[in-house]
Amino acid sequence: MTVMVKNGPPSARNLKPILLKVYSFLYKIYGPQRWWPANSRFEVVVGAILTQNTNWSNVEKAINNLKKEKLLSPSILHKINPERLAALIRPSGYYNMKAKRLKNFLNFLFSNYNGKLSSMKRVPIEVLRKEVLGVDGIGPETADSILLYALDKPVFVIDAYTRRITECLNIARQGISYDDLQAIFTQNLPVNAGLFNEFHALIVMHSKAICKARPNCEECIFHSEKRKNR
DNA sequence: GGCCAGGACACCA
DNA sequence: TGGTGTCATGGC
Repeated sequence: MTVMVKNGPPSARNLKPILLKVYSFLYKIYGPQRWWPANSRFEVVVGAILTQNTNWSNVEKAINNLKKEKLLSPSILHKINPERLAALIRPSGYYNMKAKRLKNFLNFLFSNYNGKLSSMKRVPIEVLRKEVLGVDGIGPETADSILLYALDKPVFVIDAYTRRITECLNIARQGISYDDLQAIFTQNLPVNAGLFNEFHALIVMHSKAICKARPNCEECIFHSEKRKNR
């Protein structure tokens, strides 16, 4: 793989060939990911909120608790008392706060969409994103995860993994804002939910599997490129 | 026992 | 606008 990344402000650089090359390379290595790891749109939403600043394995434990109790549905969680919800999602950490955030989203869902996620799909992306961001406890990453993975909207998710790999490859500077980094992807790639879905999933896959964002990690498949670009 | 993991928000200067 | 503290569990 040959990736020529030059220094300079991201906005002034044509990053389309680099991003496409990184994508096709990751796809070749790891294959289709078919994300998100969930069995329903609502499970995606719950996972997106519970995974805030937390290891995914802890989120799985919390979701399994909800499944075991047969509570993983909007109508049931909408009615459940917050203390019980907090106790069930305890393994995901920050459980009191996350119980409130789940409740906040459910209140929004029932107030505006009759509790149906499928109804949200009809709303234009800009309107929907603004609405979801208006829910207390739903920030840009959580909102975009919900839009992309639960509602099939073409928004690129920026998370810790995305930041690491773009900084690692000198595609974006350290500390770049969420919106600016997101713009790098959306302005340099075809606007396509399937592509955004796979690309972000592949970034996470790669980061978990090998890279771990260590600039000197000899195991990283981008190791030679990183040296070249310094 | 310390560090880290797929954030978001309030508060302050 | 940017920095800092808070929220918390579980694996290594």
